[in-house]
Amino acid sequence: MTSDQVITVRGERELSARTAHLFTGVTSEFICAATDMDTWSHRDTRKAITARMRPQLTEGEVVVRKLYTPAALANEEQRDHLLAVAGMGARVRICATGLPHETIIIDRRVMILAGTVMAGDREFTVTTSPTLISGVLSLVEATWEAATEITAYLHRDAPQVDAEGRRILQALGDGLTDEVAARRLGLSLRTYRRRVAELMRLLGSESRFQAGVHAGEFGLIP
Amino acid sequence: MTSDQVITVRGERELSARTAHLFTGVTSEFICAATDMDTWSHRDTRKAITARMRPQLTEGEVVVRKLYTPAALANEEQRDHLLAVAGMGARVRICATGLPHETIIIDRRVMILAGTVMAGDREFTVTTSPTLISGVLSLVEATWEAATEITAYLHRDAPQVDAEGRRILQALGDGLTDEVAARRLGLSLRTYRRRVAELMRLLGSESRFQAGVHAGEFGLIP
DNA sequence: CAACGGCTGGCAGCAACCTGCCATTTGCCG
DNA sequence: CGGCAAATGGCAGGTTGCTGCCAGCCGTTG
Repeated sequence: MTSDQVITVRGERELSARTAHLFTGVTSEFICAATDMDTWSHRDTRKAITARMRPQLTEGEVVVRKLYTPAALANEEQRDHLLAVAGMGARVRICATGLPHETIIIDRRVMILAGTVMAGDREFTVTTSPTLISGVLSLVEATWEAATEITAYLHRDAPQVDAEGRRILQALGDGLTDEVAARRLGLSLRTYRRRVAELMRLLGSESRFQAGVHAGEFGLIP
Repeated sequence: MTSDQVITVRGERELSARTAHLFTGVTSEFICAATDMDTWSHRDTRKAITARMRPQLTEGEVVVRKLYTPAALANEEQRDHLLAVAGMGARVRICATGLPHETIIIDRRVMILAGTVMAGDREFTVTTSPTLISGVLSLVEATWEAATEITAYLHRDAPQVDAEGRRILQALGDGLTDEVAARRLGLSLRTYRRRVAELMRLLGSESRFQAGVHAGEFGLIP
């Protein structure tokens, strides 16, 4: 039995001071998973790091993987930054489910984990324990696999479907005929079919089967 | 800045010896994520732990969550064990993507992470660092959200679809009309529709829309 | 009020889909 | 070879889905 150290720091400032050298010293891999980019709220810091890593990134020396939740895309500035980073060769994915706390793994040798907020400051842990890192890494990998590429995520601009639209999709998903569905929803057959045609146009589908696939992909079928 | 300890042990035996008291002392929550149950390969140990936790589990005092990959279901004994545990009130989910290393979190106070194999023995880390635990916990939560309940996972006995069936589903997913699809696949219209009817019966669908949803759910649409 | 636009629902006609029936073909086995 | 079962494909008649057209209703606007 051996024991290893986990260093806990409080607040971004201290973290920044103690780990800056790690970020500039990346040699092969940089993995980052977080809900959004509030941690590195200082845009200038982000820019500086990005600029420093740029040459290695474009030449493929360093593999950069970033995993965020949709929250990171809500802020336009963050979204543009992510797209820019992706354009430079980093792999960026969006994880729709769950929201990992901030996790950073550098060269599979150092790991930084964000924890809870205490007395106004967030706590972070820094560790180099290989066992710990490989364990967390596999969890990150699992989440990574379930996430979707940012380009694909943005490409599928999920069509806006109102409550009635969702009821209609549900009726379709239940396998009801138009006549039954229309009656159940209190619509005339004509109007119901008009709605279905609109939904199909919205979903970009050319057949009902395809519409079913698309509706499922967009998570519109409960 | 503070520092916390991470204890590393080698091999299941040492782990077992040092952490047995933790398993018996669970008071509120027990989370376990792993690829399969090879770690606790000693069936007797498993049984003993299960038996000891049973009263608390059935009375809802302790929340037990278990997260595995489909590999755990391949072995019949393991599958039965999981179903039995689920029947006792534990929540068991299967994570199709990725394969987390073994992770155990007890009462959100102690965490055990499995690492790499070294000299024939697996390494495990044991820690009580709250920051570390909450960080890993959020990762587990994310994977948990993406996973499916074991009952649902087993219930959906994915229908067997051969290569031609998948080509037909693809044609349907591409929005082709029956006539075009049949010609493209070298089938008569009649036979093509026969195939579609078979597939719909196989998928348990009553309309083409519903069939599209189901096919998507089963991952039959590439 | 009148004119307008948007939404609705009925009708009709067409296109697509579904299926029972039967003749034919294919593959297999004795 | 003959016989059998399964699969195929054509046909016919049915249902369901799709949409253009038009008449009616309602709220807005001038």
